[in-house]
Amino acid sequence: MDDQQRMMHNQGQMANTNVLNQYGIPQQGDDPSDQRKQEIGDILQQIMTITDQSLDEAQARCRKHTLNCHRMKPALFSVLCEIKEKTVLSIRNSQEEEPPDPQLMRLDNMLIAEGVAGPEKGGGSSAAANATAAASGGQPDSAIEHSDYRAKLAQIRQIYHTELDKYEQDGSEIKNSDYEAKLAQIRQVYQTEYGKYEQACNEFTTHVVNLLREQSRTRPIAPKEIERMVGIIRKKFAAIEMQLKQSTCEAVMILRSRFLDARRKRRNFSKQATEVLNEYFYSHLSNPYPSEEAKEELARKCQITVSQVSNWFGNKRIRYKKNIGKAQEEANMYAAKTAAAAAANVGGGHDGQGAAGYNLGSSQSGMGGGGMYMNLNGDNYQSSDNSVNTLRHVMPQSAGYSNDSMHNSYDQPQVSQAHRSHAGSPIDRKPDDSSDSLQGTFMQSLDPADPGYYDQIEKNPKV
DNA sequence: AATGATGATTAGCG
DNA sequence: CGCTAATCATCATT
Repeated sequence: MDDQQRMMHNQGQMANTNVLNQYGIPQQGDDPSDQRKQEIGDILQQIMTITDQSLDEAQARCRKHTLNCHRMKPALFSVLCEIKEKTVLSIRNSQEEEPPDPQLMRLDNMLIAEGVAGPEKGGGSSAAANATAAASGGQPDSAIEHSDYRAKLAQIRQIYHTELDKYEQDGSEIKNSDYEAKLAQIRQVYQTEYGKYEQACNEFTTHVVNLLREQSRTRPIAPKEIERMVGIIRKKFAAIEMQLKQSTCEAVMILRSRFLDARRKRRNFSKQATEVLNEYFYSHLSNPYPSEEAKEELARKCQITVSQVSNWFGNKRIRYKKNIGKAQEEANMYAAKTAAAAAANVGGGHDGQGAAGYNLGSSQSGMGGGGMYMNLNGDNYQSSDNSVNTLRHVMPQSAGYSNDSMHNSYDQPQVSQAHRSHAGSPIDRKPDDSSDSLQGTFMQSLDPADPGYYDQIEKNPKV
């Protein structure tokens, strides 16, 4: 079997040499035309076997040399060049000057906008413009296969994904600096790869150009054809460039969306955390500015970050203050209602407890709207025993807090009283609060001396 | 879905 | 840098 195959193979090769015979062309005859045919047949045989011949370097050089020295060579060469020129030109005309790829342009724009490509503060410029510069001093023999580049791109993707995974591991806390670092990393990778890409492209081009120039001595290759070849190579490489840019864009987009997601997603703190924070806030109401250590402590207790604690206190302070006006309004409304109810149903006004509580707080604590707001707004806060205790600390004078008899009688006037009363009785004494001396700081804006204070009041025309 | 509560972000101040 | 005030985006409740 094996032998037979080989035989047949050999036969096939033989067939090449006898191809004419197979087509019934007589190999020999008296006819002069037969002789010509014989000659042609020989030539054809030579041509057909030429592909089977392997040339070693020396041989090739030798043949090239003899060819170059052939007397007919220049004439033949010019004719061939002419013919080729024509065909090349016709090809060229058909695919003239295509516009730059819009997709590539978009990618470029995005990369520049994201600061990945283009002029950059940190240097490492992406010598992109050099792409058009024809030959560089690269070594011609370091041709790089496209497949190599495919593999490299896969590698790049891998890197991105690893980075992004790492990024994701960071989980809840993603900082601006992280984002910038990652972006810088992407930029770095991109620019390195782009540099490599460019180098490879140039090297490959140079290699091909040199090869063609070399061959143009033995083969009819016009400069224009070389040019065209370069164009083709560029086009092929552009596909790779596109992939690189696309991957980079993708990576940036993912990074971006992750970052924004993390930034925007809001998670409520646990009830317990809110509890702890409120406790601290209300027990330091006179100076609700935790020190760095206190913040750390709170952060630990609440399982949140220090910056979250800071955010929380910032929000709390501002909202606490802000709500005083509203709280008053609401409390007054409520008070009015309660008063009406009380008037209608003397002695049975237990429903009005809430409102009564606010008013008591505001009028008796000497904290103006502050105390009032606390009761009104400290919803979750009120639910805890600790909080109530704290509250008492804040408003020690609300001994009447649970005194129903008082608010019924004071409901109406208390609103105005509240304003007056605290002017006379400078804010509470907190028995266990060492920070009372710092009173002014936070609550100052509630002081009648503060214009802001009156602003708040004025927002409440119903009194 | 409309609304309020709430954590995060931002500009601007000292 | 830490703070306030305004604002955004989402959660939670109705």
